[in-house]
Formats: sequence, structure tokens, C-alpha cells
Amino acid sequence: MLSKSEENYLKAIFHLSVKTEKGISTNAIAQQLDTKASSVTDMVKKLSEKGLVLYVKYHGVTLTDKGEKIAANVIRKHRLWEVLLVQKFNFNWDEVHEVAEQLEHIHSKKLINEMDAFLGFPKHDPHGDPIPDKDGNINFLEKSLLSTIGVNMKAVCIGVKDTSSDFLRYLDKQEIALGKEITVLEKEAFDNSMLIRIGANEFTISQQIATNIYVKNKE
Amino acid sequence: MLSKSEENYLKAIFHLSVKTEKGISTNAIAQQLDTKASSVTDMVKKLSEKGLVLYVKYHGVTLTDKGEKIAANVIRKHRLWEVLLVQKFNFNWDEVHEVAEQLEHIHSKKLINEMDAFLGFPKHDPHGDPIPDKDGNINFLEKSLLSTIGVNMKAVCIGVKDTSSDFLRYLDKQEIALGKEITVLEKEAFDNSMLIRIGANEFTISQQIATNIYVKNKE
DNA sequence: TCAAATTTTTAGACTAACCTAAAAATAAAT
DNA sequence: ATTTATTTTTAGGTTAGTCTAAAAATTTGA
Ligand SMILES: [Mn+2]
Ligand SMILES: [Mn+2]
Ligand SMILES: [Mn+2]
Ligand SMILES: [Mn+2]
Repeated sequence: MLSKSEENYLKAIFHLSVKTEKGISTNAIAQQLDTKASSVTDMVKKLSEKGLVLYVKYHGVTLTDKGEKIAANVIRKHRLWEVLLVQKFNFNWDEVHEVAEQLEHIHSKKLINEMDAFLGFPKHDPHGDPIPDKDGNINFLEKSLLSTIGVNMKAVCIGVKDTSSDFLRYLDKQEIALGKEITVLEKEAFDNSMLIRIGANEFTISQQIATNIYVKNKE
Repeated sequence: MLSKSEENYLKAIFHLSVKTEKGISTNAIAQQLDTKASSVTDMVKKLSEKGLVLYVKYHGVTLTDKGEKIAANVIRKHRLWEVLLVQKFNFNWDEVHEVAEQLEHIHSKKLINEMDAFLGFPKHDPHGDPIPDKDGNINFLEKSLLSTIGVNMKAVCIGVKDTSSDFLRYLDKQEIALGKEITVLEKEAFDNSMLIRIGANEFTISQQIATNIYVKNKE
């Protein structure tokens, strides 16, 4: 059975691997886990000996199939717990991540599969991120940034890039939530801010906001 | 924030303190936690420095109010998680303890209080043990061992002493469960076995069984 | 292409939580 | 009241996971 630390390393490497085909650098992992590069080197050696990553000195690491499966399972647990907290325990979507970081390391297959059923086999977590299935397969859905949507186009909010409390509470305040239809009314060339409509409300959002909201094109 | 290990020591001392007024010996704690006496000495010193136990060398430890409150809270979490697993996640009462040992160390006040509400503020866990309230108060209920019940008397099963899987599954097989009424029909002087009736079933149980079932006298 | 900057690894140390074996204190038995 | 047995503590070590500082390898870029 893997330690909490080993699981966190695999998860970090998994997340970093989504964006690139190359090996993941020691420094990137260190930054992701808020630790030092020398610690990463040590751990990566251990994971390599356990057959969970491929590691070539000075050239970064990649997950093996075995390591990838374990990482996906940790992420599955994290996201299912987040759904439970929001849907059953009255957590807001900005409150779940920290607790899920603890809960994702609970070892019990029965627990997670029963929870999955109890929640009705959700496909996405409260932030719109896909939940891996039992075998570790993830359904990466197509998504665009709101900032890329043209004037007079409609889109549906399906996720968030930034998941900080500050950002999520801003979205709450503006009543921007998953599933909401957003119409782009105007774009300001100078600062790339946008005038948008959600339901009956019209308001302006900055580029920084628009580049942190994932949407699905509507037509 | 306390480590998992520190919490486990406090919990062990709490459980051992229920049965005695005296200080808890190093050896007793070592046995409870399946560790060595020398390790206990180390940890007890640390807990003492943190003001969670009173420790006099060679004379055992007792919990301070602060330590007792923390221990009770860990037990509260353990038992509430057990209720969740049985009532919502289809766990049998012999399957919950191991997972609850992990879950009891999750740190989130909101989580445990929401869970408490979600479960309808249960007073007892699946094994009949009382669940401490938010402030750490426990309602120790009066209970007798089934072995002490006289012939022709009725009693209601309200708890179990042994919580091993083997014992709990034996109870399942015999359809002995919390809340069931048990009538003592005969007692065998030679081996202290008992003939009992539960519902329409009559059968004999050994003394070992009878001394591991808690009951409440009925009349 | 080769010196400078950057990244990565190694070397050595630290802490928490364990352990074994020996010493010290307490408890039990003659 | 001593001696003996038991319990507890101390001393010294181990492992996992972390750190800093220095050495080595790679990358950049003049
Ligand atoms: Mn999260
Ligand atoms: Mn999430
Ligand atoms: Mn239990
Ligand atoms: Mn229990």
C-alpha cells in the first residue's frame, strides 16, 4: 500500500503530464507539491524502483501504466469526495478541496464504489472536472475558455480553471455556475474585457475572469 | 494540529481510563496500540509537554481536560463514520471499524457536524457504543451482560463487547442484532451455556457468547 | 563551440515515530 | 527486610520524508 506522500507525487506527475508529452521535470513536480527539487529526486527514485514511474536521471519522469492507474484512482477519490461534500453535506464548491486532499488517501475500495453509487455515478466534480472510472479512464471533455467566445455567441459554463476560494466566491456573487448559459454581448479591444449576459443580468468581466471559465459552445 | 499517532495515543488512553481511576500504565497503552513500551514513554512525554496528559514517571498517565476532549472528538468521528458507512454505504457492522480507523483522523469540523446532521444526530454507533456530542460529553448508558440475565427474564440487545468480524458475523447468522428482544429460557449450570429465544427461534449459546452481548433489562 | 546560467543530483542533517537492549525503578515474594 | 521479578525508562539505532548547500549535468546563448 502506498503512503500518502507517494500518492501525492503520482497525482502531481499525472496532472503535469496532461499538458505535455515529455518527461516531467524535477522542478515542475517540486513546484506542484510545494517541496524542494532534492526531495523530488529521492522520491522519484523510490517510485521508479516500485515500477510506478520511468525515470532517467536529468531527463524527468513519466508514469508507467501502473502508476497512471493509481494516480487516476486518487483523483477519482478526490473528486467523488468533493461531490459528496457539496451534494450531501452542504459544502460550497470553494470549501471542498482542502478536505478532499485528506479524504483522497483513505484506502477502501468498497467505500469509494459505494459512494459512487450513492451519488448516482456522477461524471463530473463540483468544479466541472471529469471523474475517472473504476479502471482509471478519464473522459476529457472538449472545453473552450470563455475568453475565446465571439460576440453574440452563446456558451454554457462547464468548468473553472482557477479553483481558488476567491475566484469561486466571485463567481457565486455574479451567479455564474456550472450549467448556466452565457451570452457574449461585447468585447472591449483595449483590455479584452467582456460584457456578458447570464439570465436577466448583464455585466462586465475582466480578461482574467474570462480566461478562467471553461465553456461549451452552444451554436 | 495533532498527528494521527498523537490522536491514537489519546484515544487509547481514553478507552483505558473508562475502566479505572488510576493512571494508565505504559504497558497497557503499548498493548492497546500494539507497540512497544519504550515508544509509549517517548510519546507520553511529548503529550505531556503539550498539556494533553499528566505524566509522572513510573506512575502512568491521565488525560487532562484538553486531552480528554480531543480523545472524545476522535471517538465521535470514528463512531459517526461507522454510522454513515452502515446506514448509507451498505457496509455490514463487521466491515466498518478498519475504515473508521482511517476516517477518524480527517480534520474538518464542518464535515463532522454536517455528517452528524445528515445522519439525524445518531446517539449510538452500529455496535451500540454511544457517540460523544460536540463538546465531548458521552452518555454512558447502563448495560448488563446477557450472561447475568436470569432464567425466564427478557432483555433487549443494546451492544457488543467483542467487535471482531468473527463474532459479529456469528451474531448475523443467529439473527442477533441491536434492538432484538432476547428471552432466557434455561441456564446450564455445568458450562454456563444458555438456551435463549429470539423471535420464533430457540437456540443455545455458550458462555463466551453470552459474556460478549450487552443487554438492557426489560422487566 | 564554449563559457555562463540553470537545472538536477548528491552529500549530509534533521524530525517523527518506531525499534532493541541495557539500566533503573517499582512491585512481589520469601 | 532483602532478594527476585516485573515494569518502565534510557541509550542508541532505523526508516520515511523532508531540508540546505555543494557538486555535477544539461541547457542557453554569445
Ligand atoms: Mn480539488
Ligand atoms: Mn475539484
Ligand atoms: Mn470501531
Ligand atoms: Mn463501533
